[in-house]
Amino acid sequence: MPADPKQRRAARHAQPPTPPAPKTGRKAPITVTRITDAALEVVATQGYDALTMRSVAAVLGTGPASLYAHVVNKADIDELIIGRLCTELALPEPDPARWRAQIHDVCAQLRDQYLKYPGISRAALAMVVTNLDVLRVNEGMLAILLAGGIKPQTAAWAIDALSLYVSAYTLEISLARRRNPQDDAVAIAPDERNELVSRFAALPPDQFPQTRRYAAELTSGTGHERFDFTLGLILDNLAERRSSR
Amino acid sequence: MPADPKQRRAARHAQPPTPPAPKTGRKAPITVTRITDAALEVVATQGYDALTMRSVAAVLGTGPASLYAHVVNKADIDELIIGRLCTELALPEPDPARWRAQIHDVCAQLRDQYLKYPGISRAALAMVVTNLDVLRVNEGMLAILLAGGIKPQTAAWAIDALSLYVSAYTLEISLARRRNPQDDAVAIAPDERNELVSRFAALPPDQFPQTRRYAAELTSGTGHERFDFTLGLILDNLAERRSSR
DNA sequence: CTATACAACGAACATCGTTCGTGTCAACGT
DNA sequence: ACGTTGACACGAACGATGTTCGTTGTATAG
Repeated sequence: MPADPKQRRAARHAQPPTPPAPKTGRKAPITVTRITDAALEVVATQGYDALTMRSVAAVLGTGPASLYAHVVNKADIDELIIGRLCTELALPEPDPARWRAQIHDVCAQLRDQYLKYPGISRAALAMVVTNLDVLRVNEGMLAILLAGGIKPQTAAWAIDALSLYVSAYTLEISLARRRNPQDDAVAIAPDERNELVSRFAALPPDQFPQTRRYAAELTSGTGHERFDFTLGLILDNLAERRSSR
Repeated sequence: MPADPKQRRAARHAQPPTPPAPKTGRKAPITVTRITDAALEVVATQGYDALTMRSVAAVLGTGPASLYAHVVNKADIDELIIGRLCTELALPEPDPARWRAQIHDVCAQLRDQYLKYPGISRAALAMVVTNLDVLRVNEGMLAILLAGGIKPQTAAWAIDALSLYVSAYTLEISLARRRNPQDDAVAIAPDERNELVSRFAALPPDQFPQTRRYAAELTSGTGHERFDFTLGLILDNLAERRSSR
C-alpha cells in the first residue's frame, strides 16, 4: 500500500485494482471508494458545479485537506466518478445480428448515467481516455462493432464520434435543465421552448428568414428524438460502409 | 445608451447592434469591443484557462472591477468572444448542387477558429444559443441544407449534431495539445501516440483483446481525418434521407 | 463657474484548489 | 508491558478566482 496517492492513482490505472479489502475499520476510515460515493452524491443532488473539495469533504464530515491523502487532484475525483459511472454500464455479449441495437443501447445507458448526474459530462469531456473503466466501455463497443462486420478503422473512429456526441448532448441537456429546474422532462421545457420560438419570431426577417420560418423544427425534439436521430445518422452509415470499401 | 450593462447585453441580443460608433474617444476608453479583443488575445496566447477577469483587465491596463461597467459576467465575456468568432465565419450563398461541400466548409471554418483559440470550445458548449452571431451561423447552415433539398426537421437536428460535434472535437484536440504543447500538429502527437499504443499493449489480454489488437486504428487519425470521417458519416446519411421519407 | 452623472478604479469579500505542520491513534518491536 | 514508529486525519493558511462596494476623477449640462 503506497502512501503516496500518486502511486495509488498509477496503481488504479494498472491491472484489476484488487477490490480493496472492505474490512470495516473500526470507525469509518476515509477511502477512495467513500470519496467517490460522496462525490457522486454531491453531483446527483446539487449538480457538477457544486462538486468541490469542500463539499465532498463535508459529506464525509471532515475538511478538504483530508482528501489529499487518497486523491491527487480534483481532476482525480473527476476521473474517479466517471470511472464509476462506466462501471455501472452493462456491456452485452456481441451479437452480430443485433450490433446496431446493442450499440444504441450502450450509448443510451451512458446518456442516462450522465443525465442522472447533471453537468458531469463536462468532466467526461475533459478527461484522459486512459482510465481503465472508460477503456472497458470502449472495448465493449469496439467488440460489438467488429462483430457487426465493421472495418476496424471505421469502428474506432465511430466510437470516438459517438462518445463525443453523447457527452456533448448530455451536457447541453443538463445546462438547459439548470435553467428550468422544475422540469424533469428530457427535452426542452415547454415554456422555454415557447420563449425560444417567440424570440426566433422576433428576429429581423431579412437576416433570419429560415430561422423564423422553421422555428418550430429548430426547437422541437421531445424525449430523446434528437438523440436517436443523430445516433441513427451515424449508425445507418456505418452499416452502409460495412461491406463496401 | 443604457448605463446598466445588463441592458447592454439585452440590447446586444436584439436587433442589429448598431456598429457602435467607433469614434476614437480621446484616450482609449474601455469599450465592449476592446474587452472582446483583449479576451481573444489572452485565449490565443495563453489558452482559455488563463482567461480571467484579471488577465483581461491586465491587457487593458486596469483592474478587474473596471470591466463590470461594460460586461455583466465572465459568462458574458465568453458569449462575446464566441460571438466574435462566429462573425469571422464566411457563409456562402447556398448552392443546391454543392450543399455538402458548403456545409463541410462552414464546419471546417468553425473548427479552425476554435483551434486558433485553445480551449475556447468549452465556452461554446456552455453557451446559450440565443446569441445573434451564433444564430447567424445557424441560419446560414440551415439555408444551405434546405437548398440542398433536406427536410427542415432533418436539417435542424443535423445542424445541432454538427455543432455539438465540432465543439467536442476541437475541445478534445485542444486538451491533447495542452498536454504536448510543442507539437502544433493537428492530430495526436507522435510521441503521445506511441505512449498510448504502448499503454494499450500493456493492457490485460483477457479483458482487452480488441483494444490490444487494434491499438493502431484506435490512435490513428492524422490531420483532420477523424473530423472528415465523422462529418462524412452525418452528411452522407442526410443525402440518403433527402428524397426518402 | 458650478453641479451632476458616469466611467474607472482600489480595496475588499467569499469561495475555490492546494499545501504545510501538527496532532492522534493503532500496530509493532524489544 | 511499554515506548517507538509511521501513516492517516485535520486545522490553518496561501494564492487565485469572480464579484461588489464606495470613492475618485473628469467631462458635460445648466
